[in-house]
Amino acid sequence: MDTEFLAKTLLFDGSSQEEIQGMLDCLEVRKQCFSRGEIIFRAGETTRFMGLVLSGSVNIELDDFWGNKNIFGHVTPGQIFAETYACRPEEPMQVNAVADEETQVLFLDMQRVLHTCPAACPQHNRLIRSLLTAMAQKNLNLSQRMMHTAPKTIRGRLLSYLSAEAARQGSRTVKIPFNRQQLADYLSVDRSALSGELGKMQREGLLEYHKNRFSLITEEA
Amino acid sequence: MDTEFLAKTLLFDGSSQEEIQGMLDCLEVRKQCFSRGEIIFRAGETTRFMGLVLSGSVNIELDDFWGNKNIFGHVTPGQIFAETYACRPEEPMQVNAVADEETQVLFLDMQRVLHTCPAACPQHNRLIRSLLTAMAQKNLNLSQRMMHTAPKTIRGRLLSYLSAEAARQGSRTVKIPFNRQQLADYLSVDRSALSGELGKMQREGLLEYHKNRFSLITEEA
DNA sequence: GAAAATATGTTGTTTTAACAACAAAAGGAG
DNA sequence: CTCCTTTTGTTGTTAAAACAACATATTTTC
Repeated sequence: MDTEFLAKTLLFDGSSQEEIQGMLDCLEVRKQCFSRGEIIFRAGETTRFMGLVLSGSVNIELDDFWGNKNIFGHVTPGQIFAETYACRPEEPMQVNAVADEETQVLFLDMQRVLHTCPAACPQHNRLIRSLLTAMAQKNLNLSQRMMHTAPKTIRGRLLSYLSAEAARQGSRTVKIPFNRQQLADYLSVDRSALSGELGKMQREGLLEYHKNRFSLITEEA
Repeated sequence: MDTEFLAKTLLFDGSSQEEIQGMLDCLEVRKQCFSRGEIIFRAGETTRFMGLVLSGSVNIELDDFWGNKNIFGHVTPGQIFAETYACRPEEPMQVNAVADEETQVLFLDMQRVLHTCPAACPQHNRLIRSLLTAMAQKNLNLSQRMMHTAPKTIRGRLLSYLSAEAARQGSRTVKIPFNRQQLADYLSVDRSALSGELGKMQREGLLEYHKNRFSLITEEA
């Protein structure tokens, strides 16, 4: 069941398909489908389970008292989510996990991940180490977003985000995984103000864009 | 060497002092002192080491292009820092770790933490699990700060932060670990504007404060 | 305890983003 | 293709924060 796909994920990297199948049995995983907009985990709940996206994608969202929606992350196939809360099953979740499209999720019980056959199977230790790496990466992503929301102006945030993306994708031209509203949420700004600032920056020759494709313009002498 | 203190930290929780001493030898830790303002890790560098604060405290700071300083975290004795980067030693650090006062730090080589005697010593697995829990907690802290910087107004951010602190400390009256500038940095706002808003809120009877001690006022019928 | 350094509060001005309401464009379904 | 839905862009108004410059208070140092 999905072992071929799982073997390519960071979490199970380095394990053979047989080993993975063995672990899946031992971990008693369960698979579930969600349609666009369906809530996978709801703020306020607690959970022992972490999710692994098999297909589709998941948004991590925060809704505040006043109904403003804030996107904290976008989880794509092979990536995990809610592992933080699964590690601290007494902490109520502060965010919602919502299917962004038709999505298949594999749920893993963190108690089993951490405590079953600790010495017996060597893959188990590898799994835990992968989890650690994944959490480190997630940490970096959170920090990154914080960096991008640190500037006080919309322009500053856009430049911070887009130049980081350009560096990461190794090109002046980047395709971003957000539409305008989502980008506004990610940067914690108003959508229409974001649109306005983008237009202004284009007129000033700082960048060009079409849909979700952006080109940063570097001034030549 | 410090085993009594370490036995009380989250990282070494559940291990006896003898076991800890054994691990310290096996991990080849090193101890170092820093004075207030000294940079422990500098943005742009990479590291295999994580830090554990033995005494004093450490601020995690981001300086942007324009010299604005942004405090991402405050690390107190028993807590660890830079473990994220130590887990991903190829990633250049995006932040500085700076001693906030006279500070003693224990450095642990993450390579050794993760890869030495994986099956041999049982404490090792416990250590890794503690690390995982610690990283989960850190993740929550990052998310928390994001929550507090999500509101668009200074007042909203203050209320978000202070009421969360009140809930955490279980009291209407909270003592916060920041001075005004640090609080402003944590909430990503201008210090003088923060001062102004605090004064206004006090005049409106929402809260009272003196120095870094704040009392939230709940309206009675 | 005086002097210097640091931290906090105050005020007025300028810049900027939020907000609201609408127009235009793009995308999908029948 | 046409209607309907969703997304994106535009404009003007209002509210708020940044910024700068300074006054006051508190802490540290000698």
